[in-house]
Amino acid sequence: MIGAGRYRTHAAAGAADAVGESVRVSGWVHRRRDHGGVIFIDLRDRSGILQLVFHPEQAPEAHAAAERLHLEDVICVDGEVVRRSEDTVNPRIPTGEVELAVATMERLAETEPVPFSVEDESTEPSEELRLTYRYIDMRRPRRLAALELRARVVRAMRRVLDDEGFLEVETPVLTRSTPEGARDFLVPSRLSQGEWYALPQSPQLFKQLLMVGGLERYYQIARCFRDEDLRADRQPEFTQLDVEASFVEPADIEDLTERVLVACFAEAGIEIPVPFPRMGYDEALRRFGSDRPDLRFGMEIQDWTEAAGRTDFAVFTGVVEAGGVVRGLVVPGAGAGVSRKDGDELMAEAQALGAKGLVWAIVQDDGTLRSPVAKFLDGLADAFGASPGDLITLVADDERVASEVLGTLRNRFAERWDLIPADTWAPLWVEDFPLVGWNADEERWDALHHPFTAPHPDDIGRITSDPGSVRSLAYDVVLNGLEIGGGSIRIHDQAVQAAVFECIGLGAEEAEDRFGFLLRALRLGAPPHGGIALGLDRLVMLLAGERSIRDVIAFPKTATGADPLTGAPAGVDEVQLTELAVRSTAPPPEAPEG
RNA sequence: GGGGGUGUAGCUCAGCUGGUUAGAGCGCAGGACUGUCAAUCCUGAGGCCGCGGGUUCAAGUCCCGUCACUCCCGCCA
Repeated sequence: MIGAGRYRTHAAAGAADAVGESVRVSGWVHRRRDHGGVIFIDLRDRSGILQLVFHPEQAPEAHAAAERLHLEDVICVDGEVVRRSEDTVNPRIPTGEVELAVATMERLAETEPVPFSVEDESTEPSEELRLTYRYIDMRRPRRLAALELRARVVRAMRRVLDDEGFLEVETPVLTRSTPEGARDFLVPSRLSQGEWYALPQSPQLFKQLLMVGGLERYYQIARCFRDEDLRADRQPEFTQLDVEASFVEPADIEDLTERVLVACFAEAGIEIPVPFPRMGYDEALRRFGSDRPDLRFGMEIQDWTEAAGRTDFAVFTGVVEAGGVVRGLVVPGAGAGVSRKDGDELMAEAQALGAKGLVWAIVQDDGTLRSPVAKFLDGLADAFGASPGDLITLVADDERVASEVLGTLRNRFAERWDLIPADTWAPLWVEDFPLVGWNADEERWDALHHPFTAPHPDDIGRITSDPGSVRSLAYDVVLNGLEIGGGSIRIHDQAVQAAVFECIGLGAEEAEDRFGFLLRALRLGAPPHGGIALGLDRLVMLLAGERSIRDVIAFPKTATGADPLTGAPAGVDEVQLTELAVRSTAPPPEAPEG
């Protein structure tokens, strides 16, 4: 083992297999139990915990030194691994049947009191403190386990892709700003003052160039950068498994991705069935109100438009006559205890989400409905298959709003009424996305993914006449309601590319100016190609059962993009700015307080 | 950019309708104890109640502002 010459013959956990042997182990003082005579130390290294025993008679020097040890001191000990007597076995730790009778001890590092306990995992220090002392935080088993899982997942990805003949290639981090999608992080150039590099939002353009370059199968564990506001599942820098292949169709990439994910899940001890279910974008929106539906639970959106149009309820008939829909959810068992006031709150919640209103009803034991507008809801419970005790909510609005609002409520209700089964994994492919979406603000069509996404060959004829109906060869992989990856087949035909540019109002000149280098390459023998990018952080977060991707990143940033450990971002020297010909217009920072 | 939550000892937290000397557990320091494993027992130190302003006889507590952290919307593949 590494370090064997000087510091260790065994890892702490490995000592359990060395009963009767003389060993040397090194690590941290995890816990100390000083009985005045005999002293017990729980020694911790990355492998686990091993109990050390210091006897005053057998090793007086080591015992005296052990009296002065602090928690988290770093020590190296020699001694014999002995089996514990039966009454002193500790079944709670893997090495609980043995202990190390210490002969000699060396203190390798004496520590100041640590800012929070490594050993006590019953309390969780504030996240800011954990980030400030991330190196203490990662001594805690849960944090360590997340990083170990992440490393295993990456190894599994590499294993699958290497075996399939994929080539790992690095693409530049200092690259060119292509103002599409997210805001770029910019880096001023010293050698060309006034000009800027941009950090890549993804290696998208480079991986297409690699396909033109004939590499055929590429992947990269790629760091990506986006200068947007943060969230629990969003960091300014994050990692993707980026994959691209030539001479492929969507099913090839989907099958490959499934093989990768199966291997990743296996690292977390989870078996997922393949193939994953496939669902069209329109169907996902209609049934679940989301293009990344959480399929761990049912509660599908149901339609009552036709019946609602026949009621005397003006709210419904008005919407139906205007071409809108009346749709709703049945929340099983949620009706108990819902008061008039709770109903009003549901209404307000739906309005905050953009709906005009919300109708609620509770199915009573006799099958009738309790609702402020019960008299208009004849037959609703039967139509929706609702049972006594269920809560029904209805939204009447145009189709897009109703779908969006119900989709959000569906997720919230499942959470609120605890309808999501634990330890369930629901992967899904969402396909047949529209190629473009209408940008109402700027009154033009926008590429829904990016402008190199290939249109569906069956729909390409409508790209001028009816762009909104054209599907793309794009696919997202969704897990438990989170998008963990997305990709597409790219355009390799220049006539198609020109048509798409025209559709989204990108003139030939402007396209040439922004993406000229890619377009030139695509004219020089580009094979049909496509790929996918998987969000590594989100995937590992889900597999590790964590609520934030910060928990699976070694040194993450806070919600304001700061790193409390290093103090980044921070001011720089005036000299540095002068060299870059950059001047800040920001007001001088206040002295920090609090 | 907008909305919600949090901020009290090194850490996790309690502190009621404003009231006199701000508490607990863990950690830390000193002591006792020879088989514990969250060891136990005794003693002790440790507080700009995030920061600034205001109301009040009186503010950890109420009001305004501000900063930090956090969740969400906007934004973001």
